This record gives sequence, C-alpha cells and structure tokens, in this order.
Amino acid sequence: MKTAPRAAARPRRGRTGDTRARIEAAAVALFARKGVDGTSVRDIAEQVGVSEGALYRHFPSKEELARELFLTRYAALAGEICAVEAGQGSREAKIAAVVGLACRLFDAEPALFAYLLIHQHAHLAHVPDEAEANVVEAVARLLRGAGVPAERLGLASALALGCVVQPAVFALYGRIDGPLAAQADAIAAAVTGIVERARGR
Amino acid sequence: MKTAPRAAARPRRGRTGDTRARIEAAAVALFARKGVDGTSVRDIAEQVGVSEGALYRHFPSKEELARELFLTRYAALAGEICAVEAGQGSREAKIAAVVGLACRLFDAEPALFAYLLIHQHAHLAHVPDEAEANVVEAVARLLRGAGVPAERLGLASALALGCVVQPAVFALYGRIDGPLAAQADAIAAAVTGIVERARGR
DNA sequence: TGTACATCAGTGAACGCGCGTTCACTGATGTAC
DNA sequence: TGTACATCAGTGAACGCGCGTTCACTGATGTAC
Repeated sequence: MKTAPRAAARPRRGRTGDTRARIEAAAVALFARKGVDGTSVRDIAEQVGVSEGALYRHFPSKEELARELFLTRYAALAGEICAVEAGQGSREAKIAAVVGLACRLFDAEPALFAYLLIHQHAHLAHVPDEAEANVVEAVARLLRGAGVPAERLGLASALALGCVVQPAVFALYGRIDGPLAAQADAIAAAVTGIVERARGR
Repeated sequence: MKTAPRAAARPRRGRTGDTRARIEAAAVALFARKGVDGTSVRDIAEQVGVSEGALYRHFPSKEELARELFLTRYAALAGEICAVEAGQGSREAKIAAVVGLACRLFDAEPALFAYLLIHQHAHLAHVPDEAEANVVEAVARLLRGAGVPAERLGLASALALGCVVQPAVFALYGRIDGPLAAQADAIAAAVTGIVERARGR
C-alpha cells in the first residue's frame, strides 16, 4: 500500500490537463454568440471556472486566442472539403458530400459553425490563400473540378456557400427547425443547380 | 437691400442642420466595418468632426443609435421588397426586380448593405415580424406569392437570401469584382432556379 | 425695430467602470543524482 | 529511497487605459410683445 496510489486516488478538481480545451470550447461558444469584441476575458474565465490569469498560461492574448481558434478550425474544415474533392465520385456526389459535411458540423457544433462561417469576415485578413487552409478556396477548387469555368468561379462559389451558410443562420435563429442535416438533400440540390447553370450557359 | 440677406451670406461651418445625417452616415460606415462593439463614440465623433457630447444631442446612446439606424433602414428595404411583390409582373420578373434592388443598394451603399444584411443577426431580436419592416419576412412573402408551399418557405427563403448576401460579402472582400449589378442576372437566375425547385417537387 | 427670453446644437473637461493584461506567489509534479 | 531543484498551471490583486456618458457652459437663432 506504499506506492502507486499516487496517481490513482486524485479527483482534485482541475490539474487534469484539459483546461486549455475547456477555454477553447467556452471561447468559441461566447465568440459565436457575442462576437470577439463583445466577449471579455472575464466572461471566458468565469465560464471555464478558472481565474483570468490562467488564460494567459495558454494563450498570449484574447485576440490571439480568437485568431488561433479560428485559423485551426477553419483549416480543418477546408481540409475536409479538399479531401472530398480529391476522392472518388461524381460531381453531384461530391457536392452532396460537402453539403452533408457542413450540415453535420452545424448540427454537432452550431457555435463553432457560426464562428467559422457566419463571422468569417472578421478574420478573413489573416487566412492564408491555400485551399487546404481556406474554406472559400476549397469550395472554389471543388467547383473548378466540377467543370465551372474560371471566369464564373467567384460568383458560383459565393452562391454555393450562401446556400449553406444562410440556412444555418436561419436554423440558428429558429426560422428553420430540426437538424440542418434533414435539409441537406434540398440544399445539395440547390447547389447542384447552381453548378450546372455555371457549367453550361 | 435691407431684408433677406440674413440666410444667404452664412457659410459658417456647421449649424447647417445636417449633423445628424452625418453622424448616421459615419456610424453606418464604422459599424459595418468594425462592428458596433468595435466602434467607439470617439471614432464616430472624430469622423464627423464634432465633440462626443454632440452625439448625445441627437441620440440617447450608442446602442440606441445602432438600433435605430438598423431598424429604419431595414424597414425601408423590406418596404421596397413588399412594393415589388404587390406590383405587377411574373414570378421571374419580380425576383429579378428584387435581386436588382439589392444589387443596386450594395453598389450605392456597400456599408449600409453590410450593416443591414451581413450583420443582421446582431439586431434580429429587435426586428418586428411584419413583412413591411422585416426583410426576411418580405422575402418569404415574395416566395409565397411565387407559389412556394408553406412547408418549404423557410428553407427557400434562406437559399434565396444566401444567393444575394454571400455574393455581396465576396464583392466586399474583392473575390468578385466590378459592380454587383453586373451579376444581377446570374444571381436572379440562381434564385429563380431555387424557387422553381421549391414550387415543384 | 428693439428688447427679453427660450431653445437648440454645440464644446470640452470630467466621471466611474470594466476591460485586457501583468505579476508575485503557490503548490503539485517531474527529473537528476 | 530521499533530497534538491526546475517547471508548470494555477491564483487573485493590482495596473493603466479607453470606454460610454454626463454636465456646466456658450453663442446663435427663433419668438413675443
């Protein structure tokens, strides 16, 4: 009974190494709901249940936290879109896959989705141009691969993105109910229509 | 030569009664660019060229200025959409007219457009439900009149709105160039496609 | 026309408050010998 | 195993700053008699 119990019997609140993750989760939720400027460091710390100073053990500043949070998650989503684009399947299938991806992200983490896509313009200046780190570029690549001519890529990407983002906004504010994934087929059909029109004509 | 010259010879900088309008213009521009929270009363006053105190001769608070500015302009846009809906013309013609309306508003006053439609969720809680004061309701009414069944109105409105708002965002960030009105036909075609799909099926 | 008063739109200095950030300190854990 | 030291993640009090707002005051204009 002398050794070993050390690590075992220790609930001890905190010190479990997940503080950083909890800060990120709380920050995303607050940033999405109230904006970065509308969220104070006190708000975040309070929600996590730590002192304000603790935040600075993990991030150099509030602004840096906001930026880092945005860029990593935004790049992850862009990466997923690129992976679909690089895979097998018809135009339609790939579009449906990406729309499904986005809808599931929204349903699983609405705050994160809102932070990434609804408030994306706040961070746009810091986003790199590579498709693997930039959702807008990833969508453009997808449409390019689907046969949309270069001179119509900008508008077509905007229309396609709008068909996903705006329904999410509506869902967030209760103008559409149930999970967004339930509307994925209809959204995908709208995007496919836009792509076909951009290919032809 | 005794009377009348009173009002004539008086350049006298300020006191021309347009201060309120200039505050509104500066506020819209700043709110659109940096958000309400990111804009200070000092910012606005400086841009207008008056003291901060002067602002409070025209508006009770910054928040009230932001809200009033939003609600009146938002209602004006909703009213224009309702007027088109109530007028003559085919489904397609009305859709094209509303899309054209929005594009011209964007081209003429991008900051106002951004404040109204890109950041609309910040004020959504204060917007009345009547179509004459609420752009989202006005769009829904337009689509309802175009034959979209009630159970698909929410999603169809979202898709239609997204097809206008997102291209505007892209234009704002240089991903689409030239006036948005130049893309109005293509945008209207996308919206018409969405409406036809929502009517049928 | 002159005079007295009310109102209106401005100034600029001052206010208290909440913000982001810093810092000395603490106690638990990890590492070297 | 014990001891000495380094590191790490936390606390909580304090900081200066910029914020929204207030207020006493000013001078020009409008109005009544």
